[in-house]
Amino acid sequence: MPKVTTFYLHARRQQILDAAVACFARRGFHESTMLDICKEAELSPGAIYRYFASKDAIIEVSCSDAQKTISSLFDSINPDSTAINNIERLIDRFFGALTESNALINTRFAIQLWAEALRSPRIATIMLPVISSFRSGIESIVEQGKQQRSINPEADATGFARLLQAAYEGIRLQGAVDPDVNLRTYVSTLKQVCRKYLLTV
Amino acid sequence: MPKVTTFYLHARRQQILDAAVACFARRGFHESTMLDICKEAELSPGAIYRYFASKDAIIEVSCSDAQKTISSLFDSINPDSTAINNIERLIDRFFGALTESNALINTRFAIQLWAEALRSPRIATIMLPVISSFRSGIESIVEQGKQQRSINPEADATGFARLLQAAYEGIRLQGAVDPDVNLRTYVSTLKQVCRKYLLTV
DNA sequence: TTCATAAAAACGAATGATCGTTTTTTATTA
DNA sequence: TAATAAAAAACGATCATTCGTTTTTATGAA
Repeated sequence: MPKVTTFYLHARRQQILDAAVACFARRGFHESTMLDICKEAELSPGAIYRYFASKDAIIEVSCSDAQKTISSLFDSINPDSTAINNIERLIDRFFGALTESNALINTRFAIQLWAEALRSPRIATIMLPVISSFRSGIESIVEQGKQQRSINPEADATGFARLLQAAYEGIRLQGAVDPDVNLRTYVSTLKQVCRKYLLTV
Repeated sequence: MPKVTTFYLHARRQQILDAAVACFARRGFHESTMLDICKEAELSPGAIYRYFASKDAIIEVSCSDAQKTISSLFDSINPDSTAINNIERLIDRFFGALTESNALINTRFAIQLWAEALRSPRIATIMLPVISSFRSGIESIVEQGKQQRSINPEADATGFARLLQAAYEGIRLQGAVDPDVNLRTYVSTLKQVCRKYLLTV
């Protein structure tokens, strides 16, 4: 197929990435072979190497894409709303993402990424800024709330941000390890915990 | 060395396991080679295969050992104490384990295990019971506290248990990803969050 | 106490399989 | 028909594991 549209090329590239993510989520990066990805993508090795220089390149790009998805969770916050509203909106987004159709693949993939970040500086470099900004995003919501007197002045913004992030990551882990559990059940408890900590009595 | 003491044999076996955990924590299971483990343990391949049938066997045993360590966190709880005291004791143990000398190796190893559990049913089988009992351990502390009227009757024991576990796992993750952060800073915030949720005003 | 011996522990080169990648060939369509 | 996308066989490197050999030492006879 010569002289194909750029749309065609883009679609094929995405097809490879989707297949790779499915394989990586299922078996991890280094237990998924290029042949696994080929079968999943219904393409040959030669074809895949026209779109990506190496397996590592596929891993890197799929990692970048996943980080973009996480960053987009913060699109929902509204600077004109109250802090507690924004926190709850964020929690709704968290759990919304966990109940999408491809949530299980995404969370399993995310866990493989955590492990990979520990041994690959390149992957760590992609992930660390997103992890940082996730935390500072929560932190600034709380700080803003304190300035607007809607949040308990004694609340520890940094500690709360770290704990909420930890909870989010831990909940993702639990959802991946035990896919049968209905994580939505815990939305209201998490919101309650946040309200009790952030709001004055 | 013929007819060596069982103590000698046990020490050698442990030496291999320690070396393996160090390698796995550093590079993951499938990027660590048997030769890596050999170098770390200062033994030859032939020697290691006298103690373990395969690389997978080493992974399984090291996983089991790590689960025992996690289970032991609950040794500190005292059924005669108040629920909130037991929760705080547990939190102290969590963070105590995170500041031990080999904490970084252990948390990095734990994250590799999470990833491995997603693709290996054998590893999942070892880990799932511990994950479950961790959660039910917290749950029964809260339930007991509710019966003794020291915990808010409206508190959701299951949801709280799941969130506290998520927080613990998320904090471990953050400690592994960013070893420079002093996790102890967040002990008091986590305790505060738990108190505010569990205690009546 | 000394030393020869046998049993076992460790070594390390060799093996066979697997996997990422390359290269050659075939197919497709502007 | 020329350009290029895809296929598929082949290559070279790596890795888990094996196996023949060497080293070590507990033991018991002298």
